[in-house]
Amino acid sequence: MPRTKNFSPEEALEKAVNLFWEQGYHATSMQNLVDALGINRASMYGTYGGKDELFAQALEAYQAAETKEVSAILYYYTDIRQGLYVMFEYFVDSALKEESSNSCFHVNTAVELANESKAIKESLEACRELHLKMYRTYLEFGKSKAQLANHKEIEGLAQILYNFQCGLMSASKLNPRKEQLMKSVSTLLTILD
Amino acid sequence: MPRTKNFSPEEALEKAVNLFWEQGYHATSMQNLVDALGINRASMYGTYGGKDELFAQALEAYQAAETKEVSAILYYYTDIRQGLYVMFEYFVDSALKEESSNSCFHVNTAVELANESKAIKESLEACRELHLKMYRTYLEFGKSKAQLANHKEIEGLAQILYNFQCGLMSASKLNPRKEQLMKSVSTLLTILD
DNA sequence: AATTTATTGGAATAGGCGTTCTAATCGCTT
DNA sequence: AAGCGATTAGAACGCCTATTCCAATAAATT
Repeated sequence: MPRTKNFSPEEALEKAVNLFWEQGYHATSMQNLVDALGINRASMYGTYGGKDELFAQALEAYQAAETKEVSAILYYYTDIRQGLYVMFEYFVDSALKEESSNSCFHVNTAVELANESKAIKESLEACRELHLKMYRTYLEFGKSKAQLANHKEIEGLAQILYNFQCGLMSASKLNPRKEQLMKSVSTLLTILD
Repeated sequence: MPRTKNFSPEEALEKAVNLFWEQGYHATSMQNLVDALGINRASMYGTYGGKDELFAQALEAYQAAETKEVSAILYYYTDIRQGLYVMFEYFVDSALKEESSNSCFHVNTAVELANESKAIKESLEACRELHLKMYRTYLEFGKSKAQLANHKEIEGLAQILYNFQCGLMSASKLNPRKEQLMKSVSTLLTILD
């Protein structure tokens, strides 16, 4: 009976992800979103709820996709140095899609909203935990394959990988040059030696 | 002849620094600033100009103070590992002044505004260059004192110090625990070995 | 083809924003 | 002591915000 939507909620959400990613929460108005998503204002409220709900869904979608991608990369490479290098390269490429860096939506949001919204903070924390878990598992795997000296502490290394990932993303805002960023990745990975 | 100000422009600016640092540019309204600085609205416009100018001055003041502090720390310690450790500890303490982390005003602003305001971006870039220069000089000093192997590349290490500093600050938003953050500092500094 | 019902476009609403303006206040100099 | 002039308090301005509402539209079932 009812009329059908003439837009894809998933595609529209992806556009919302890109806009929030580029501009942040506060700098993005509902009018911006109406223009960017190409759908009606009422359709937006009807499909996603208000601005907060839309943002939360956008963040969740981004984090899910990013985590999946990282996981796929790490599982693909059996050499952990290579795997981590390609993972960081993926982060860098993802940040530098445009000529100026958009950094990473997760990091941007942590900086902008972690102290402002409890709900958002929890979503970010869950994503961080997932990343740390992946890193721990991957490092453990590397240790079992004798790619990591036995005296190296997994936990400390996992933490540093996450911290460095955040650093790479935020620093890329002022230094959007892939070669330089990747060079610091190479240098960082010597902590595994 | 004229009536004198009955507030200290420097003290008021410091309050503006703290508010912008805590909340960011977009989330801070002029009304918030009027309340926080404890001075009249017209006095604010008269002394600092509009919101943009006030923010720019706040950022400049913060960056100048921070750079000075870091410089003092590095000059004080003749052992570069010790100097860098204390510097990172200063960053962490500065981020964790409240129970939840405010990160670093410089990093926060890079993430929030680098793509939005050319003037702000230039101020951030100048600060970044200054930090890189300090790191290069300090590492060079360490090399001259045989605290750093000759084959180590100064430039790559300097870049990684800045990138990691940004990472430490943004990651502290979701992990405001000093011991954990400092542990990853210790691990990072093994890249000097 | 008629009916139903969610979607759609766009106006309307209430409130907050940054900024400006108008008086009234008050400190310094002469 | 007189008066000049910047500082002050707070109202006022126009714009933009997020959200809601109201017809009008259009797709799927009967």
